[in-house]
Formats: sequence, structure tokens, C-alpha cells
Amino acid sequence: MARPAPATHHELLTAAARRFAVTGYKGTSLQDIAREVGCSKATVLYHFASKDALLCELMAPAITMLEELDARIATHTGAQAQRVAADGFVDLAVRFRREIALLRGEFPDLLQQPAFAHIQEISEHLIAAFSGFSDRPEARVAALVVLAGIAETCGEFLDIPDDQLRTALRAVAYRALEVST
Amino acid sequence: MARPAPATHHELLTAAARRFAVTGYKGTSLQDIAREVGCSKATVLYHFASKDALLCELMAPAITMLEELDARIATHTGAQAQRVAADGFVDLAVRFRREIALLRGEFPDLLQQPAFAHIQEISEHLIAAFSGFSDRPEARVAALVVLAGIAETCGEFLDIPDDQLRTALRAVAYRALEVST
DNA sequence: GGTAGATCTGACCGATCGGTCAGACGCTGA
DNA sequence: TCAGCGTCTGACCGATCGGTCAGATCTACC
Repeated sequence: MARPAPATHHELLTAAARRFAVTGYKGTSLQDIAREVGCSKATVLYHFASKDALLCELMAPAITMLEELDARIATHTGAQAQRVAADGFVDLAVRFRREIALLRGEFPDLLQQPAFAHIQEISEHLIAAFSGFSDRPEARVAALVVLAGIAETCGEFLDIPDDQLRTALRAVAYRALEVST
Repeated sequence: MARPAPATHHELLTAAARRFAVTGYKGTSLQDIAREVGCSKATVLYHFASKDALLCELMAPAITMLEELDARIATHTGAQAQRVAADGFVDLAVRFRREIALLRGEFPDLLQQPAFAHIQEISEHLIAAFSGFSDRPEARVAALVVLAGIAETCGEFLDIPDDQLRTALRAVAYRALEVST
């Protein structure tokens, strides 16, 4: 035994991502993850302080990219912000297919986590930008349909190459949000 | 104690629907449901054979409507089928906001349930109709974005009246799917 | 070769899960 | 009045959950 620690650490992360995407966070036990890697449950808890900590480390890159997108949107206004938000979120969703699907699937519960506290807020910014900063209910409904639809779709279409999925998602988002081109 | 049974039965169903929508199926214990109604966990299992049976009874009306929609779509072709599918699914999603949200949220796991076995198949029919029976990946991506987006949105916009939500959803679906009018 | 520290594990813990069961309680008709 | 039935409950069950811990095993350095 006693492989180099970084290798095991990384294996555990990817195995957890795989399992979480299929059976959800609550539906995946530490035993499941350990079994997939071929180590004991105690090893999982040697590498990660807790199941929550494992989730946080797993989501960190996606959350960082989400925060960067949020900051980028804030530097634009009107239709330009709408386009930046749509393009940016499509890029993010395609890049982090599994993580986004997981986040969306168990949204209400996982948001309690302190590390995810401000995701709700960023989602509001995204919806505002998507809707073209309109208060009309129809615009806000359309924004949420696009946001949730993209997130969910990425998690399921694992057989389509990245750039093709990106192009298709951008097209449908532009139509749904009536982005001026 | 000893209230009339139908009242308790109905109370348990609505309480379960509420909890499932918030914390998910796996994330909600029979104890949670019992506490919300103010009875014991044993009472829940007196009214329902198992937690799964409770879920099935809860979803039954929505599934019936989904099957009816599936049958109705089959009697149309082309653009007409697309419109029937979009209108019908919007109606269904608005009527059964909570149930649809739950179904989408824990999709992969709950589909194992025998009672839900053919939902996967009906989903395929819906996506085919949404995409105008096209094989183009872009059309299928758009179809899934709309399907998932509508389902998710209904679960969250509980503060908008039914007909306003229905109108808004239909509009965004038509745009995203390029339904000919 | 021996020691220190990193890596890993089996055994165990309390809590909670879905589910079972014997029996208590209240209503109703004979 | 009392027997019967529908309704409900507390106590309990085995399984599994996330997490702890002492110690086995391996690696690197002196």
C-alpha cells in the first residue's frame, strides 16, 4: 500500500465527482467512494477532514470560475451584460458539467454550507443579467428557464464534444433570452 | 387522537410533498414528515406501506397526466406535435409544480422505481417532439434545455399565479424551440 | 540498520435511517 | 355494556450513516 498521497487524493476527488453526479451528494456514502477507488473509508477521511470538506474541495474550481464570471458581468451594462452572462455561463457549465449538475440537483440543501453561501447571490445576479435587468415576470421566468436548463443539460449530454455543446447552448440561450445580435 | 383517516392521509401526502420539494426524497425522513403533521413515524407507515409507496401515491396524478400527454402527442406529427408537446408540458409543469421539481431533482435514482420505469421513455418522446423530430444535436440540446428549464423553473416560482407563469413559459419555450406560429 | 513521519486500515462509536409489532385508545353498532 | 374495528403510538430491530482512533505498514533520510 502507501501510494504517493497526491495520486490517491486526486483519485478520490474524481471518484467522488463521478458518484455525486450519479447518485447525488446525500445518496453517495464515503464507503461508495472508497470502494470505487479501492481503499478503505478511513482513507477517505484521512485525505479529507469530512464529507463536506470533500465536497467543498470538489466544487472549488467551479465556484472560483463562477465568481470570476460574476465580477466580469458587473463591469458591463444592458444588452452587453446579458451577452457576457450568457456566454460566460455556457462556458462554465460546459467546463464543469458534473459539478454544475450536482450543485443544481441538491441546491437547497447544499446552500446551507458556508462555502456556498454566496452562490445564491451570484445566481440572482446571473438571472438579472439574463433577463436584461428587466422586472417583467416573463423576462425573469425566461432567465430562470435558461439558467436551469443549461445547468441540467450539461450534466446529461456527456457524449457531445465540448465545442459543439457550447455552440448549441449559446444558440438556444440567445433565442430564449432574445439577445440582440 | 384517532382523527378520520382520510384527513390524516391527505395531510401526510401534502406534508410529504412540501418536504420532498425542499429537502429531496432521500433528504427527507419519515420522522420529518410525521413531525410536520404532528403524529408519530409509525402512523406514516400505517397509512402508507413504505416510503416508496408514499412517493408513488404522491406522484401518481402527475404521472397520469404525463402519460395522457404522451398519448396525445402520438396522434400528431411535425410542427403540430411540437406545439402540442410544448403546450401540454407547460400545463403539466404548472399544475404539478412541486411533483415535477422533485422528479427532476432526483431523476437518476428514482427512475429505478418500477412505477416510474417508463418515465424515461416518455421523456425521450417529449424531447423528440420538442426538437421537431430532428436528429441534429443542436435541436436535441435545445429540447433538453427547454424540458429541464421548465421543470426546474416551476418548482421555484411559487409566487407567480398559474396563468401568468403558463403564458411566460409558453413564450420562452416557443422562442427556444423556434416553434412556427 | 534504525528511526521518524507519512499513509493506510480494521474495529469501533453514537446517531439516524426505514420498517415491524404488540398493544393502547376511541368510536360504533348490537 | 361490551365486543369489534379502525386509528394511532412507543419500543424496538437490523442496517447504514459520518466520523474517531490506535496501530500496522511503507518510505525517506541519517
